[in-house]
Amino acid sequence: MPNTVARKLANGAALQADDKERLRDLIRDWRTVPARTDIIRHGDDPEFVHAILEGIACRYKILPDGRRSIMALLIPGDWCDMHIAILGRMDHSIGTLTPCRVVDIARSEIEELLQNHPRIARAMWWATLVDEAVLREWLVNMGKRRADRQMAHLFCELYLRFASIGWAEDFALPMTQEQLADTLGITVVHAQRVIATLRDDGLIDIRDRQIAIPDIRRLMDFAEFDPDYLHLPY
Amino acid sequence: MPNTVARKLANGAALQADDKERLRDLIRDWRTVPARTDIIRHGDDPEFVHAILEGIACRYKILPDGRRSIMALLIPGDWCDMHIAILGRMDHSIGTLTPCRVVDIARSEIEELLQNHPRIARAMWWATLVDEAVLREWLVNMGKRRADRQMAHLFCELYLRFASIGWAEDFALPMTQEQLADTLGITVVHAQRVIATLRDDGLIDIRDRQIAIPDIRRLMDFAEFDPDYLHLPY
DNA sequence: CGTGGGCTTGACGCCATTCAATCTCCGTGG
DNA sequence: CCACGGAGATTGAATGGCGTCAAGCCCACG
Repeated sequence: MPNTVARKLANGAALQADDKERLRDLIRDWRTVPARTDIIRHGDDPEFVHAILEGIACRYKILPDGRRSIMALLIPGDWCDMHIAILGRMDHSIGTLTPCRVVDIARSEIEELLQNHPRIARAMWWATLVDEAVLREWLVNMGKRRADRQMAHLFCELYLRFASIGWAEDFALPMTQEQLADTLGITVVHAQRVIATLRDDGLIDIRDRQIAIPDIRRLMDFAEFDPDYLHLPY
Repeated sequence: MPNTVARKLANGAALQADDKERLRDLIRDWRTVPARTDIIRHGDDPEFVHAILEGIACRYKILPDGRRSIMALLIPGDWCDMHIAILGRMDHSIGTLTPCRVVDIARSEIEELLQNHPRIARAMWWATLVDEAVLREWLVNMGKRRADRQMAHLFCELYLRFASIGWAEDFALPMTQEQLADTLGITVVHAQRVIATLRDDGLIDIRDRQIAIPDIRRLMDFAEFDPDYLHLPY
């Protein structure tokens, strides 16, 4: 799906034909990255900007005691470090959870893009602001909801995000329970218990790291999910 | 402190004399807002952009059951909704916690500013990206640390943020325990117990909604606080 | 002087952690 | 071909952090 990036950005700003063509040009070269591999590390001041074309990656930090905290999930069409030049250095790491296809784009090329394609630039900022909105919702989720609702809420969000790039049918979420636990801030053991109850209640259908949602409405009700914060265009 | 805004932004980009003058012009008119009053509400598409000159405000959401979740604290020099035009509508509310001095700036004026003053525009984006970094750290804090460390971590952050705008001596944090509890995602009762232990351990000196930190190093050690994520220029 | 908001304290219960053991599935090497 | 080992999933029991409920205290304010 080479046009996933354009499709995602088109959710945030009306892109025109030449914008999409420019984006297609930009991501002509990609590489594959195995699962559980860092793309950028905490402290880096990377010379390339990265985007995910396929697979799932995450932003994470490692605490002094070795525990990992996942602060964002990156799916196809997402940018890893678009505006890192403004901050100067990474304050977290980005690593793959599953095998991924990734593009590396030189900073100079990005700067040219942002300067000469205002609609693309605006869409890039839109994506960054949506990332921030997602972070705020995760904070609410973690602070106020119990683990079962929290897990359901995450599944709803990811389902809609995959749908928004036209990948609704490919939604399977091949993450381990440990990765889910690190995302929600709970232990693996508890994550497993929560998943078991969601499965027993028929809210999700999950096995072998493949999830299916039989009734998204029901899951959204259970999670008190309001898609407002994703700022999708409908 | 009329130059607080410039001082904060100068942490993110080298501002020159005319930039600072332009900023001073911009915030010539301000108004006072009482405590516990909304500045912008969820769903708004505001025609003014707001900044805090004095006092403490917060970003928050209200859950279906009426509980409040505070997702960010805004202190003097912080912008409330700088780039809201790109997202189109507020996905959360912003309200004062204490009495505040606030400036309202017309969107058109902001757009002129961002177009004609690239260094200011860059600094504005820097501030937005730092907000995002703070959100990430709060997520880690909430997910992985116990309430006492979490509270200490928040105090460290706020102390440094006040110091970074030259207000270290004015740091007092006149928030109620309920407001702190909503920020950390814990109950008022537990917040009170945690504050009591921190006070008993001599880590903070707090009474009548006035906090003092006798030994910031000790508090930072206790909280495992690493100021990296604030992207301060030293 | 009464009232309400915020702070404080105690008892009890639950959600989630911790520790530990078992099971399944795979890939690898003998 | 099968033994072995490691990763991930699953389950049980005990512990503890935090929430819930409830009552009492302090103090500013009308």
